[in-house]
Amino acid sequence: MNRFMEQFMKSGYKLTRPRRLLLERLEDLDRPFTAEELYEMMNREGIGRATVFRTLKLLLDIGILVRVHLEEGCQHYQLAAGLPGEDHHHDRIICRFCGKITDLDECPMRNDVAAIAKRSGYRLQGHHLDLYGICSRCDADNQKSH
Amino acid sequence: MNRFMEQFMKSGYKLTRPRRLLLERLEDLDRPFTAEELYEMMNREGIGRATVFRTLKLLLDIGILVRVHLEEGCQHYQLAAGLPGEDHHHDRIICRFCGKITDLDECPMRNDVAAIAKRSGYRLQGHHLDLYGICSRCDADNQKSH
DNA sequence: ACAAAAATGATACTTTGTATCAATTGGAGG
DNA sequence: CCTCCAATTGATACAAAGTATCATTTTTGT
Ligand SMILES: [Mn+2]
Ligand SMILES: [Mn+2]
Ligand SMILES: [Zn+2]
Ligand SMILES: [Zn+2]
Repeated sequence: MNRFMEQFMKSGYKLTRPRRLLLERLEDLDRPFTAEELYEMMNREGIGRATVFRTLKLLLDIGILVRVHLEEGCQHYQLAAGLPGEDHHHDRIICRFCGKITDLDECPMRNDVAAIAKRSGYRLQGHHLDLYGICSRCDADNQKSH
Repeated sequence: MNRFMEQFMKSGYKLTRPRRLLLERLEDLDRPFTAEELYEMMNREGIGRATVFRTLKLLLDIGILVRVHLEEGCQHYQLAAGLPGEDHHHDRIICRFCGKITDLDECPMRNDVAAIAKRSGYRLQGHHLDLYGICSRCDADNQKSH
Protein backbone atom coordinates (compact mmCIF):
# COMPACT_ATOMS: atom_id res chain seq x y z
CA MET A 1 0.00 0.00 0.00
CA ASN A 2 2.28 2.76 -1.27
CA ARG A 3 1.53 6.46 -1.57
CA PHE A 4 0.03 6.00 -5.05
CA MET A 5 -2.42 3.40 -3.83
CA GLU A 6 -3.59 5.68 -1.05
CA GLN A 7 -4.06 8.53 -3.49
CA PHE A 8 -5.85 6.17 -5.84
CA MET A 9 -8.27 4.93 -3.15
CA LYS A 10 -9.24 8.49 -2.23
CA SER A 11 -10.39 8.97 -5.81
CA GLY A 12 -13.15 6.44 -5.24
CA TYR A 13 -12.11 3.88 -7.84
CA LYS A 14 -11.76 0.24 -6.93
CA LEU A 15 -8.24 -0.89 -6.08
CA THR A 16 -8.12 -4.04 -8.17
CA ARG A 17 -5.30 -6.51 -8.73
CA PRO A 18 -4.23 -5.08 -12.10
CA ARG A 19 -4.28 -1.57 -10.73
CA ARG A 20 -2.32 -2.57 -7.65
CA LEU A 21 0.36 -4.27 -9.77
CA LEU A 22 0.57 -1.26 -12.04
CA LEU A 23 0.91 1.18 -9.16
CA GLU A 24 3.69 -0.98 -7.75
CA ARG A 25 5.65 -0.76 -10.98
CA LEU A 26 5.28 3.02 -10.98
CA GLU A 27 7.43 3.21 -7.86
CA ASP A 28 10.48 2.23 -9.89
CA LEU A 29 9.88 4.24 -13.05
CA ASP A 30 11.96 7.37 -12.58
CA ARG A 31 11.97 8.16 -16.31
CA PRO A 32 9.21 9.03 -18.71
CA PHE A 33 7.73 5.92 -20.30
CA THR A 34 5.38 5.16 -23.15
CA ALA A 35 2.09 3.32 -22.87
CA GLU A 36 3.62 0.49 -24.87
CA GLU A 37 6.56 0.11 -22.51
CA LEU A 38 4.21 -0.08 -19.57
CA TYR A 39 1.99 -2.52 -21.43
CA GLU A 40 4.88 -4.88 -22.07
CA MET A 41 5.81 -4.86 -18.39
CA MET A 42 2.27 -5.45 -17.21
CA ASN A 43 1.45 -8.00 -19.86
CA ARG A 44 4.11 -10.32 -18.45
CA GLU A 45 1.87 -10.46 -15.39
CA GLY A 46 -1.20 -11.16 -17.46
CA ILE A 47 -2.65 -7.66 -17.58
CA GLY A 48 -4.50 -6.94 -20.81
CA ARG A 49 -3.85 -4.20 -23.30
CA ALA A 50 -7.14 -2.39 -22.79
CA THR A 51 -6.70 -2.37 -19.04
CA VAL A 52 -3.29 -0.74 -19.22
CA PHE A 53 -4.52 2.01 -21.52
CA ARG A 54 -7.67 2.53 -19.45
CA THR A 55 -5.65 2.74 -16.25
CA LEU A 56 -3.21 5.21 -17.75
CA LYS A 57 -6.13 7.47 -18.56
CA LEU A 58 -7.43 7.10 -15.01
CA LEU A 59 -4.08 7.98 -13.49
CA LEU A 60 -3.82 11.08 -15.65
CA ASP A 61 -7.27 12.09 -14.52
CA ILE A 62 -6.54 11.51 -10.85
CA GLY A 63 -3.26 13.35 -11.22
CA ILE A 64 -0.86 10.55 -10.34
CA LEU A 65 0.64 10.77 -13.82
CA VAL A 66 1.20 13.61 -16.22
CA ARG A 67 1.78 13.49 -19.93
CA VAL A 68 5.21 14.54 -21.10
CA HIS A 69 6.01 15.83 -24.54
CA LEU A 70 9.64 15.31 -25.28
CA GLU A 71 11.44 17.06 -28.13
CA GLU A 72 11.10 13.97 -30.26
CA GLY A 73 8.38 11.44 -29.66
CA CYS A 74 5.40 12.53 -27.70
CA GLN A 75 2.99 10.43 -25.72
CA HIS A 76 5.20 9.72 -22.77
CA TYR A 77 4.05 9.60 -19.18
CA GLN A 78 5.74 10.26 -15.90
CA LEU A 79 4.90 10.58 -12.24
CA ALA A 80 3.32 13.89 -11.42
CA ALA A 81 5.74 16.04 -9.49
CA GLY A 82 4.67 17.60 -6.24
CA LEU A 83 1.23 17.22 -4.80
CA PRO A 84 -1.78 16.93 -7.05
CA GLY A 85 -4.32 19.71 -7.11
CA GLU A 86 -1.59 22.22 -6.52
CA ASP A 87 -0.64 24.96 -8.92
CA HIS A 88 -0.09 23.20 -12.22
CA HIS A 89 3.37 24.60 -12.66
CA HIS A 90 5.71 22.18 -14.34
CA ASP A 91 8.72 24.10 -15.60
CA ARG A 92 11.48 21.56 -15.88
CA ILE A 93 14.90 20.72 -17.20
CA ILE A 94 15.45 17.68 -19.38
CA CYS A 95 18.62 15.76 -20.12
CA ARG A 96 19.05 15.32 -23.84
CA PHE A 97 21.19 12.28 -23.26
CA CYS A 98 19.33 10.07 -20.78
CA GLY A 99 15.93 11.74 -20.69
CA LYS A 100 16.04 12.48 -16.98
CA ILE A 101 13.59 15.20 -16.01
CA THR A 102 14.00 17.47 -13.02
CA ASP A 103 11.37 19.97 -12.05
CA LEU A 104 12.52 23.50 -11.37
CA ASP A 105 11.58 24.85 -7.99
CA GLU A 106 11.89 28.40 -9.21
CA CYS A 107 10.22 29.96 -12.24
CA PRO A 108 12.86 31.63 -14.41
CA MET A 109 10.46 33.97 -16.21
CA ARG A 110 11.00 37.69 -16.21
CA ASN A 111 8.37 39.74 -14.46
CA ASP A 112 7.34 41.35 -17.70
CA VAL A 113 6.16 38.13 -19.40
CA ALA A 114 2.64 39.45 -19.15
CA ALA A 115 3.64 42.65 -20.92
CA ILE A 116 5.34 40.71 -23.70
CA ALA A 117 2.27 38.54 -24.11
CA LYS A 118 -0.06 41.50 -24.12
CA ARG A 119 1.93 43.17 -26.85
CA SER A 120 1.14 40.13 -28.97
CA GLY A 121 -2.56 40.71 -28.30
CA TYR A 122 -3.20 37.73 -26.06
CA ARG A 123 -4.69 37.59 -22.61
CA LEU A 124 -2.13 35.44 -20.78
CA GLN A 125 -3.29 32.46 -18.75
CA GLY A 126 -0.24 30.32 -18.13
CA HIS A 127 2.95 28.94 -19.50
CA HIS A 128 5.09 25.90 -19.84
CA LEU A 129 8.86 25.98 -19.94
CA ASP A 130 11.30 23.23 -20.86
CA LEU A 131 15.00 23.77 -20.43
CA TYR A 132 17.32 21.36 -22.22
CA GLY A 133 20.80 20.31 -21.29
CA ILE A 134 23.00 17.50 -20.07
CA CYS A 135 22.60 16.18 -16.56
CA SER A 136 25.65 15.95 -14.31
CA ARG A 137 25.74 12.15 -14.45
CA CYS A 138 25.72 12.00 -18.26
CA ASP A 139 28.18 14.87 -18.41
CA ALA A 140 30.61 12.97 -16.20
CA ASP A 141 30.09 9.69 -18.08
CA ASN A 142 30.81 11.37 -21.38
CA GLN A 143 34.05 12.90 -20.06
CA LYS A 144 35.28 9.49 -18.94
CA SER A 145 34.35 7.48 -22.03
CA HIS A 146 36.38 9.89 -24.14
CA MET B 1 6.43 29.47 -57.61
CA ASN B 2 5.98 30.75 -54.06
CA ARG B 3 8.60 31.23 -51.39
CA PHE B 4 8.27 27.62 -50.22
CA MET B 5 8.90 26.24 -53.67
CA GLU B 6 12.06 28.30 -53.99
CA GLN B 7 13.27 27.13 -50.61
CA PHE B 8 12.38 23.57 -51.59
CA MET B 9 14.32 23.71 -54.86
CA LYS B 10 17.43 24.94 -53.08
CA SER B 11 17.34 21.73 -51.05
CA GLY B 12 18.06 19.74 -54.20
CA TYR B 13 14.91 17.62 -54.21
CA LYS B 14 12.79 17.40 -57.33
CA LEU B 15 9.87 19.75 -57.48
CA THR B 16 7.17 17.32 -58.56
CA ARG B 17 3.45 17.84 -59.10
CA PRO B 18 2.40 16.40 -55.72
CA ARG B 19 4.99 18.48 -53.95
CA ARG B 20 3.99 21.62 -55.81
CA LEU B 21 0.32 21.12 -54.94
CA LEU B 22 1.18 20.52 -51.34
CA LEU B 23 3.37 23.60 -51.08
CA GLU B 24 0.52 25.63 -52.59
CA ARG B 25 -1.87 24.47 -49.87
CA LEU B 26 0.65 25.41 -47.22
CA GLU B 27 0.25 29.07 -48.17
CA ASP B 28 -3.25 29.09 -46.70
CA LEU B 29 -2.68 27.02 -43.58
CA ASP B 30 -2.19 29.59 -40.85
CA ARG B 31 -2.97 27.09 -38.10
CA PRO B 32 -1.25 23.93 -36.96
CA PHE B 33 -2.56 20.90 -38.82
CA THR B 34 -2.26 17.16 -38.50
CA ALA B 35 -0.86 14.83 -41.13
CA GLU B 36 -4.32 13.38 -41.55
CA GLU B 37 -5.90 16.76 -42.23
CA LEU B 38 -3.31 17.47 -44.87
CA TYR B 39 -3.76 14.01 -46.33
CA GLU B 40 -7.49 14.53 -46.74
CA MET B 41 -6.93 17.81 -48.56
CA MET B 42 -4.29 16.37 -50.87
CA ASN B 43 -6.10 13.12 -51.48
CA ARG B 44 -8.95 15.02 -53.14
CA GLU B 45 -6.37 15.92 -55.77
CA GLY B 46 -5.23 12.34 -56.13
CA ILE B 47 -2.14 12.47 -53.92
CA GLY B 48 -1.46 9.21 -52.12
CA ARG B 49 -1.15 8.63 -48.39
CA ALA B 50 2.50 7.58 -48.48
CA THR B 51 3.47 10.63 -50.51
CA VAL B 52 1.89 13.03 -48.05
CA PHE B 53 3.66 11.46 -45.10
CA ARG B 54 6.94 11.28 -46.98
CA THR B 55 6.68 14.90 -48.02
CA LEU B 56 5.86 16.03 -44.49
CA LYS B 57 9.05 14.40 -43.31
CA LEU B 58 10.98 16.12 -46.10
CA LEU B 59 9.57 19.52 -45.22
CA LEU B 60 10.50 19.05 -41.58
CA ASP B 61 13.99 18.12 -42.64
CA ILE B 62 14.36 21.08 -44.97
CA GLY B 63 12.95 23.37 -42.30
CA ILE B 64 9.83 24.57 -44.08
CA LEU B 65 7.70 22.97 -41.39
CA VAL B 66 8.18 22.43 -37.70
CA ARG B 67 6.45 20.01 -35.42
CA VAL B 68 4.18 21.54 -32.82
CA HIS B 69 3.23 19.89 -29.57
CA LEU B 70 -0.03 21.29 -28.32
CA GLU B 71 -1.24 20.80 -24.76
CA GLU B 72 -3.59 18.06 -25.89
CA GLY B 73 -2.97 16.10 -29.04
CA CYS B 74 0.51 16.15 -30.36
CA GLN B 75 1.76 15.54 -33.85
CA HIS B 76 0.70 18.78 -35.40
CA TYR B 77 2.71 20.69 -37.98
CA GLN B 78 2.99 24.34 -38.86
CA LEU B 79 5.03 26.62 -41.04
CA ALA B 80 8.42 27.29 -39.58
CA ALA B 81 8.62 30.84 -38.30
CA GLY B 82 11.47 33.05 -39.36
CA LEU B 83 14.25 31.93 -41.61
CA PRO B 84 15.51 28.38 -41.52
CA GLY B 85 18.98 27.68 -40.24
CA GLU B 86 18.70 30.57 -37.86
CA ASP B 87 18.84 30.24 -34.10
CA HIS B 88 16.28 27.56 -33.28
CA HIS B 89 14.36 29.79 -30.93
CA HIS B 90 10.64 29.15 -30.97
CA ASP B 91 9.14 30.65 -27.87
CA ARG B 92 5.47 31.28 -28.64
CA ILE B 93 2.04 32.06 -27.33
CA ILE B 94 -0.88 29.77 -28.10
CA CYS B 95 -4.59 30.54 -28.03
CA ARG B 96 -6.39 27.92 -25.98
CA PHE B 97 -9.59 28.62 -27.84
CA CYS B 98 -8.71 28.61 -31.54
CA GLY B 99 -5.20 27.20 -31.49
CA LYS B 100 -3.61 30.20 -33.14
CA ILE B 101 0.12 30.33 -32.52
CA THR B 102 2.17 33.52 -32.52
CA ASP B 103 5.90 33.48 -32.14
CA LEU B 104 7.36 35.81 -29.56
CA ASP B 105 9.98 38.20 -30.82
CA GLU B 106 11.42 38.64 -27.37
CA CYS B 107 12.60 35.90 -25.02
CA PRO B 108 10.99 36.39 -21.63
CA MET B 109 13.56 34.43 -19.67
CA ARG B 110 15.33 36.04 -16.77
CA ASN B 111 19.05 36.41 -17.11
CA ASP B 112 19.69 33.95 -14.32
CA VAL B 113 18.12 30.93 -16.03
CA ALA B 114 21.59 29.53 -16.35
CA ALA B 115 22.11 29.86 -12.62
CA ILE B 116 18.86 28.09 -11.83
CA ALA B 117 19.73 25.34 -14.27
CA LYS B 118 23.20 24.96 -12.81
CA ARG B 119 21.78 24.59 -9.33
CA SER B 120 19.89 21.57 -10.65
CA GLY B 121 23.19 20.11 -11.83
CA TYR B 122 22.59 20.38 -15.56
CA ARG B 123 24.71 21.97 -18.24
CA LEU B 124 22.15 24.12 -20.03
CA GLN B 125 21.89 23.94 -23.81
CA GLY B 126 18.58 25.54 -24.76
CA HIS B 127 14.96 25.97 -23.89
CA HIS B 128 11.46 25.97 -25.23
CA LEU B 129 8.71 28.17 -23.86
CA ASP B 130 4.97 28.05 -24.51
CA LEU B 131 2.74 30.76 -23.17
CA TYR B 132 -0.99 30.03 -23.08
CA GLY B 133 -3.85 32.47 -23.27
CA ILE B 134 -6.73 33.76 -25.33
CA CYS B 135 -6.07 35.65 -28.55
CA SER B 136 -7.69 39.04 -29.06
CA ARG B 137 -10.09 37.74 -31.70
CA CYS B 138 -11.41 34.88 -29.54
CA ASP B 139 -11.53 37.19 -26.54
CA ALA B 140 -13.72 39.64 -28.44
CA ASP B 141 -15.93 36.90 -29.87
CA ASN B 142 -16.52 35.45 -26.43
CA GLN B 143 -17.51 38.83 -25.02
CA LYS B 144 -20.10 39.30 -27.75
CA SER B 145 -21.63 35.83 -27.67
CA HIS B 146 -22.30 36.23 -23.97
C1' DA C 1 13.95 13.10 -77.45
C1' DC C 2 16.34 9.78 -74.30
C1' DA C 3 17.95 7.51 -70.26
C1' DA C 4 18.83 7.29 -65.39
C1' DA C 5 17.45 8.47 -61.14
C1' DA C 6 13.99 9.99 -58.23
C1' DA C 7 9.44 9.96 -56.97
C1' DT C 8 4.73 8.16 -57.00
C1' DG C 9 0.55 5.61 -55.58
C1' DA C 10 -1.62 1.13 -54.71
C1' DT C 11 -1.35 -2.21 -51.56
C1' DA C 12 -0.31 -4.72 -47.70
C1' DC C 13 1.40 -4.39 -43.32
C1' DT C 14 2.73 -2.69 -38.47
C1' DT C 15 1.81 -0.02 -34.57
C1' DT C 16 -0.99 2.28 -31.46
C1' DG C 17 -5.14 2.80 -29.39
C1' DT C 18 -10.47 1.98 -28.76
C1' DA C 19 -15.25 -0.42 -28.67
C1' DT C 20 -17.69 -4.44 -27.34
C1' DC C 21 -19.14 -7.84 -24.35
C1' DA C 22 -19.35 -12.10 -21.64
C1' DA C 23 -16.99 -13.41 -17.46
C1' DT C 24 -14.87 -11.98 -13.10
C1' DT C 25 -14.12 -9.48 -8.88
C1' DG C 26 -13.90 -5.92 -5.11
C1' DG C 27 -16.02 -4.29 -1.36
C1' DA C 28 -20.37 -2.29 0.87
C1' DG C 29 -23.87 -3.90 3.60
C1' DG C 30 -26.24 -7.59 6.04
C1' DC D 1 -17.96 -14.31 6.75
C1' DC D 2 -21.37 -14.22 2.89
C1' DT D 3 -24.06 -12.18 -0.79
C1' DC D 4 -24.83 -9.28 -4.47
C1' DC D 5 -24.15 -5.96 -8.01
C1' DA D 6 -21.82 -2.36 -10.12
C1' DA D 7 -17.30 -1.82 -11.58
C1' DT D 8 -13.71 -3.89 -13.87
C1' DT D 9 -11.40 -7.18 -16.67
C1' DG D 10 -9.31 -9.48 -20.82
C1' DA D 11 -10.22 -11.51 -25.41
C1' DT D 12 -11.45 -10.14 -29.58
C1' DA D 13 -12.41 -7.42 -33.19
C1' DC D 14 -11.90 -3.07 -34.95
C1' DA D 15 -10.18 1.78 -36.16
C1' DA D 16 -6.56 5.10 -36.81
C1' DA D 17 -1.95 6.42 -37.78
C1' DG D 18 2.02 5.57 -40.10
C1' DT D 19 5.61 2.62 -42.93
C1' DA D 20 7.65 -0.89 -46.35
C1' DT D 21 7.40 -2.70 -50.92
C1' DC D 22 7.42 -2.43 -55.64
C1' DA D 23 5.82 -1.93 -60.41
C1' DT D 24 4.89 2.30 -62.91
C1' DT D 25 5.40 7.21 -63.84
C1' DT D 26 7.68 11.64 -63.76
C1' DT D 27 11.51 14.80 -63.61
C1' DT D 28 15.61 16.53 -65.22
C1' DG D 29 20.28 16.62 -67.34
C1' DT D 30 22.14 15.76 -71.68
MN1 LIG E 1 7.31 29.06 -14.91
MN1 LIG F 1 13.29 31.99 -25.11
ZN1 LIG G 1 21.32 12.55 -18.35
ZN1 LIG H 1 -7.95 32.39 -30.54
